[in-house]
Amino acid sequence: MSRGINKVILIGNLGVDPEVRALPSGDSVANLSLATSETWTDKTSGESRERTEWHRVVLFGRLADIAAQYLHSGSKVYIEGKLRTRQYQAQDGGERTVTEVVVDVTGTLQMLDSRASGATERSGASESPSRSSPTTALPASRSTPARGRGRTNAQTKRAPTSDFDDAIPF
Amino acid sequence: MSRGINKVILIGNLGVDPEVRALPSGDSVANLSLATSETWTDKTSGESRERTEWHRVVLFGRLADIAAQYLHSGSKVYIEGKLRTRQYQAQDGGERTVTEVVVDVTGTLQMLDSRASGATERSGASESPSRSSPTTALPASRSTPARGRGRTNAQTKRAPTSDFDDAIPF
Amino acid sequence: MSRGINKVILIGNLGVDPEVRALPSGDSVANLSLATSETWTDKTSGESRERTEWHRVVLFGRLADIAAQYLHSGSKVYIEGKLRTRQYQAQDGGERTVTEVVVDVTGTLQMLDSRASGATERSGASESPSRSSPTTALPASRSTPARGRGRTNAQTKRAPTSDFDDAIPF
Amino acid sequence: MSRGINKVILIGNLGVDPEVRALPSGDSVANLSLATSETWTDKTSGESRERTEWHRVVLFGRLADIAAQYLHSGSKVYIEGKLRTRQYQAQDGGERTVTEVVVDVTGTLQMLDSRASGATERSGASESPSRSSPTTALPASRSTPARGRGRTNAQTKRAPTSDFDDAIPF
DNA sequence: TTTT
DNA sequence: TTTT
Repeated sequence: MSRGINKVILIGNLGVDPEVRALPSGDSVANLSLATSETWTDKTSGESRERTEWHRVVLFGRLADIAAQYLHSGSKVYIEGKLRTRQYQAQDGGERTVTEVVVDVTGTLQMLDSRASGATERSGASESPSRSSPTTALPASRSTPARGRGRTNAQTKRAPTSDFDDAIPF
Repeated sequence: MSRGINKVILIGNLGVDPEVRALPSGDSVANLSLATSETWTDKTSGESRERTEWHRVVLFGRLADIAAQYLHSGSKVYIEGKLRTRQYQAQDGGERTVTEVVVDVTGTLQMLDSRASGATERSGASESPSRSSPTTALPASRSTPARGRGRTNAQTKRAPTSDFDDAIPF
Repeated sequence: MSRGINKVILIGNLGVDPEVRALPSGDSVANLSLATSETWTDKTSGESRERTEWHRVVLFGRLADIAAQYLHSGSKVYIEGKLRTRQYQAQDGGERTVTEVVVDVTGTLQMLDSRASGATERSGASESPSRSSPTTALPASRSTPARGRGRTNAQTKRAPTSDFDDAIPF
Repeated sequence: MSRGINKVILIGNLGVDPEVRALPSGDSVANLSLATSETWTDKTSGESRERTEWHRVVLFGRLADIAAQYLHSGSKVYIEGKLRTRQYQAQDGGERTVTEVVVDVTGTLQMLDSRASGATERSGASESPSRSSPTTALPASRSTPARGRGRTNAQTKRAPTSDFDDAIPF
């Protein structure tokens, strides 16, 4: 139950590969850096302008696993989640605030790229009764990205995440 | 035109009266602090839990004027806007980052309280051809809040906004 | 899983009390008739115009029970669901088509009226582990509407639904 | 201004080429048939099931022109519009009802396919000050579809629309 | 009628 | 840092 509605809908492209790590519980968490951009014509100068907005997106559980496997820098995705602002300790000892788009069991992730295009996943989807029973949509292997684009560091995607808990959130 | 979708939908209550100020151009800007909350039952302890999320909402132009006039602490509103993260100078000289929900000409504000309930405004609505021609939905006077609740500081709502540009964004 | 996004978001008022019936399985189904309206100024005549749109909303399971208990003609609600168009047999023997907004386990219902205001329910909410274990948010009794407004026919709300399967869908 | 919220968000693929016609005013109207689908596993049989939903989408003005030029059967699009149910005269003389997703000045169309991917258009976008001043995003020629896929009837896409007003709406 |  |  909730009081109020807190909903974010994004369509954009990843600026980097997903950063994925495992929680102590064994569940996965994935962080995405997602770009949306606007272009407009400046009223006075008549020049074309563009502004790119970068969104921090956090995926949990099954969606984090899907992100780890199928998403990479450049991937276009549809995201439905909610806003969460939290405090964290900065390296200078001070407290900082960051706002993220959290995609949990109530959210949605859909890949919009060519081939993979169109597969929406909901964390709480009934067709995935247990985490120990991966569906065809979520094969166990993480080592084969959906669209390689010549990337050779697929395996290292999860390696450097040990420093993901550091003070700087991204 | 834009590349991607950047959309936020909120329903929540204001935690304080809107903070409204005038831009050099004469246009108004209003800042809202909007709460949404979730309650859930902790899986392990079985206890009821609640988390309140506070959202910074920024309204421009006509919507800022409407906020100034009709909204106050406790007001329930529907908001449709977009995420914008920007940097600002903190008082300690360092740079800070804040994420806001911006409601501009493409967004929506709707008051959901009893009497005022249901009036949606879009900044770019065609029935408001010019700022100098207020509609009946936007009477010129700012001094009478829609639901007084005994508030006597209606006029002061715009007064203390001179320091709104300060380093601390809220 | 799904291919594509099919999402409807409505805020409006019920035009009549919910029509609720039980499925053979024992689950409830509730039908709402929900109004949204637009007003605009005619460009040529300058006259003020209004158009009211009536939406057929179908709720299942726990949300249907909540509708039965708490909603009535005039209630303001937030609805998140999906479009479904289906065929049915008209009384003249011909086939007709109707489009509804279906609010199932992936959807949301939130009451926006004064007192009850703000309670959002998701059908698949984890705090409601089983249908046989009603939560405090969903007391078993259906006889006490949240806001009586002097209504005395609370019990009859489910009575006349026997003809709900008829050819005319509303 | 409006009372209530009436919003539809769709991501899906066109089942046929857009049907485009000109209004007496000279403005364009485009009709899309858009598919979204869900797949799930039947709880009892364990079988995989799929249901495809077909949406009638109506675009006006500039968005209709864009649809005429750039969209075709198979195109994937993001749509933001509103529900409108209207009556029309059937060929048997009876009255029928149809529900459509109307994308007008307040709505959004974004093409999600490979190359064209990501270009969102809002009907009322300020960068298009007049219909007589087509932007680069909307070149005057209608004869060259963005992605030909060997289609040879590009020119005929607008030809057969003379019967678009017929009793059967699609 | 689309898509996977 | 993405995309066009």
